[in-house]
Amino acid sequence: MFKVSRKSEYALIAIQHLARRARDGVTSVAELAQAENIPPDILAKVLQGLKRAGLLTAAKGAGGGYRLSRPVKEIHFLEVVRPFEEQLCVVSCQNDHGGCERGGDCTLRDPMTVLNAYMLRQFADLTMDMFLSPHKLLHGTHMDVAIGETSLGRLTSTAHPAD
Amino acid sequence: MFKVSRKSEYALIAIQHLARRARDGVTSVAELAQAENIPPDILAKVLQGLKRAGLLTAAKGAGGGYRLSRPVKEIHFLEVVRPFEEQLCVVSCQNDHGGCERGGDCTLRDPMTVLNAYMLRQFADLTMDMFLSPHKLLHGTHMDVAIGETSLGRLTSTAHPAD
DNA sequence: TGAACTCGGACCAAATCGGTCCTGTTTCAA
DNA sequence: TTGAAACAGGACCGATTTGGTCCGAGTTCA
Repeated sequence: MFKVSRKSEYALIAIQHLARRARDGVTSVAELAQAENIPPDILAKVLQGLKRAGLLTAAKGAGGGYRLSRPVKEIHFLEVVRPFEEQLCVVSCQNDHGGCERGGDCTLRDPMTVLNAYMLRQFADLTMDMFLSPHKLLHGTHMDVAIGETSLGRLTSTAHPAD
Repeated sequence: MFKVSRKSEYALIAIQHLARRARDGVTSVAELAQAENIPPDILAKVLQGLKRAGLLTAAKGAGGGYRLSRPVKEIHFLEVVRPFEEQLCVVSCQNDHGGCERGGDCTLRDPMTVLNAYMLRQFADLTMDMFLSPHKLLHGTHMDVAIGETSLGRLTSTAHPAD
């Protein structure tokens, strides 16, 4: 249920890449595609999407390419991912237009709304600079609590976590 | 990226339903399907899955049906969902067998591993009794922080959250 | 003028998903 | 003992989604 689409993965990689080469000016699609081993055509679409989202600036013509339009530290994880995820919500109840197929008596909607808000809240503070230095990510942030938790082992490993 | 499968939704509804009728003995698939407006055939599969996961107990034969095998309070959200979600991880990197298609130099894996652990940690404490009383869910738990957050409005609403 | 780019629509094949159907097997009750 | 009621589960199907390709058009620089 947490999996992001392939395009989102490419987007995350691209932002990472461009952040590292920030001072090299622009980077072309072909260049980035080869460096990160991503199909050029689809990467082009991804970068277009990121540009539309305001995260990248494009330079057309020969010698052109893409560049981050902000420092990495000011780019949020959810911003990078959203253009390629049709919905960021947990159940179909609340996708949009309030169009819950289950009618007004859906017992799932209320708890799910809270759950959804809770999740987004967890991600709200996550910015892309965390992706550049995993070690820092591991030990320097509020996320360090996630590591070494007993419950974590239970949940990530195999079948029945809570018995 | 957070959306659960339809089967997971049905599973959550079923657990809710069975929890409310806990003292009525067993509930048949047909009964539950009609009450909650779910296709009977597929609900049957869902309940089978929940039984295999150890959450339900089945009574075969005439007058049979399903029953929670534990109090709701001891059933975790992730337990209910996992049988119907092939992977609970964020990127294909870490799905299983370490089979990352991108080779050893995948710059996504390390940060994503942390992110993934972080997410699961957030859900580890969430039990199904929270689904029975949305009001309690709203105000009585650690989740109340999610409501009314400014960042929440930004992230859930429209296009560009962080500008 | 032409090459190297970004842009973006059209299209396609494969996989996934939600759902149906159909055939057991087990159990209870008449 | 028999049959109905219920769980168990495999086979299948159609629609949607997804990852990916192809191609044409506009832009800019050398």
